[in-house]
Amino acid sequence: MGFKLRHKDTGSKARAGVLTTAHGEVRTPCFMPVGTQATIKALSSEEVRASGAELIMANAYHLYLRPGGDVLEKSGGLHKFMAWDGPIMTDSGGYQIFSLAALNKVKKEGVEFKSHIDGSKHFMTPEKIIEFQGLLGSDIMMPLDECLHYPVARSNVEESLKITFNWAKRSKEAALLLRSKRSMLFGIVQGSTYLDLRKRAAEEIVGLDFDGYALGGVAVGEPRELIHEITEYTANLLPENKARYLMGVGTPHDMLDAIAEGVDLFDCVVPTRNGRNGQAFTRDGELQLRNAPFKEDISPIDKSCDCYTCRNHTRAYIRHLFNTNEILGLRLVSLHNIYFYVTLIAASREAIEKNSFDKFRKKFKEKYKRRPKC
RNA sequence: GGGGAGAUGCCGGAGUAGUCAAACGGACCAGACUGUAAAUCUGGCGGCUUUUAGCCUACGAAGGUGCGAAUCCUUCUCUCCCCA
Repeated sequence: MGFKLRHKDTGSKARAGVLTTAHGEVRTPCFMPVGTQATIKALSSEEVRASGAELIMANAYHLYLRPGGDVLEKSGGLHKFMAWDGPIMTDSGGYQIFSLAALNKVKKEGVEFKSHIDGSKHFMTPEKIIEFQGLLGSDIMMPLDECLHYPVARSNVEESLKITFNWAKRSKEAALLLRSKRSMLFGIVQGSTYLDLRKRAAEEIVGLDFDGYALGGVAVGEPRELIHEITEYTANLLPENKARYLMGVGTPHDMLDAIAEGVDLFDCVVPTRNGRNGQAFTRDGELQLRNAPFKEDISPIDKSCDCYTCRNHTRAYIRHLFNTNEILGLRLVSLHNIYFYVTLIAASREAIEKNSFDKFRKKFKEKYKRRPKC
């Protein structure tokens, strides 16, 4: 169990490695589809597997509220529950402190959540979250952290870092108490946009010796350039022999840049959420398939793509499905987007192994347009 | 043949004298989405322009009454319902 660095690109800081988990190996860099509610929305586990995804993500906070521990325990854990036998990373609920800010209150001991489902109150402590992730059978657990919004005053970040560090320490202790030693636990580096605070946080978190390290609190509304300034700076403060995970990022551009900055793992809702909203990703750029120009376009989303959607269906058909509000449309685009993301990152890994990642990235970015003409 | 109801923007449908280029839906057009409260949300939707404003054309047709009409009156055309 753990991370092994296999190769470093000679032209950039990009790395290729292998993360060994209780449910198999994950080659890095790696993109993990987000399955918050024990499902990569609109796709079956079989479809996700067929896309080439090696690692997926789920969310402890959401699954704690519903269906709850009893159901998951009775089901034999999260893997069996959702019929996914590969590795699963579980997020803690730290992001929900940000996204459901109106419904929670952070305290030193933990976070008081008012359920967005039924209004019931739940006090989540770092210990409870780790315990729950243990019950899920998570391969990679994330500790409870405070994901701050942007912008935040420096003094608030300093206060928040104390809490996140305290929670990290307690999470680590709680993880040691779990009977199963099959899970890894990553540490999360916060610090908002203040580089010196990022540095302090990185040192503190690394001092606790986690199985891997995550950069959190990015892509929460700050400009793109800031994401990369923080990522590059912080990634360099992390030990080379541990996996680096950039939480919640991102767009194809963002991921390739982050790989060049030395990041190994990504997760993002964009391919699935945007896919459900009709946006498809291709090597030439982004397409909004609901748009009128695709009405009679009988070419596939991406003619160089080998996914099920592109092998079988046209843009005109998918647009028709969206227009008629047929459920298959958003499934087909989700499927394609996940395939595209996974394939893009796999191609990045190959380029790293050939020491040509920088060239690969430049070439991709040159061709990729945010909204190409059709 | 007799009686009744009605004709509003692409469609459905409010509005019965001024605050109406006209509610609200739908369709259509576009935008947003980065550790998922999201198959969601936002904007546009008569035309033109110097577009946080102005002008023109508009509520079946024609004519009329009003300072002013989608709204009132007259005639016409068409649609639907009931009775024979």
